[in-house]
Amino acid sequence: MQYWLLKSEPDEFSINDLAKLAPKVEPWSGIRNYQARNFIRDQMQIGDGILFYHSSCKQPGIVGLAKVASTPYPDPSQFDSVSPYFDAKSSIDNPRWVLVDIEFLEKFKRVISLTQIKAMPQFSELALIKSPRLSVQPVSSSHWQQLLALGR
DNA sequence: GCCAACGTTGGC
DNA sequence: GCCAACGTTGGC
Repeated sequence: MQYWLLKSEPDEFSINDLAKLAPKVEPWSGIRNYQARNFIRDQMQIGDGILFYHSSCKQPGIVGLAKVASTPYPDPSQFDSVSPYFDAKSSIDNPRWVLVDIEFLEKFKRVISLTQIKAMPQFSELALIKSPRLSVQPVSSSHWQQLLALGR
């Protein structure tokens, strides 16, 4: 069991969109970064915890929880020539990009803002701070527990 | 395999 | 909308 942080732009897909779907799952489509892809492909397992992060918005921060709801499988959008996520160099036989389904768990009572996280020295090693552009990040169980306590 | 050019992310 | 950081591409 591992923990992750996934970023989403709320204008595109927010925690409320995920909540509305529940108990249906959302295929986490569109990851086009190798480091992020490798985490999904090599390490994600059903039941893993996910911190849901809102980026590129008024109040960037962690807004709730989800969980990994499938094993990794090829992202269909890479084969769709009209999709913005189309990848001509990928093929059905040798797909380049994978995704997992994610399932809503809860919305935090309060948003854990990026400002707040940055102000707390215990989070200086969090990938969100150290690798701010990575859209799929591992989170240690210690950080996970601390962040849960802050959000609930 | 280096590295310049280019594209993208995302906070501010 | 700006721009810093950084990932990717492609020529050599």
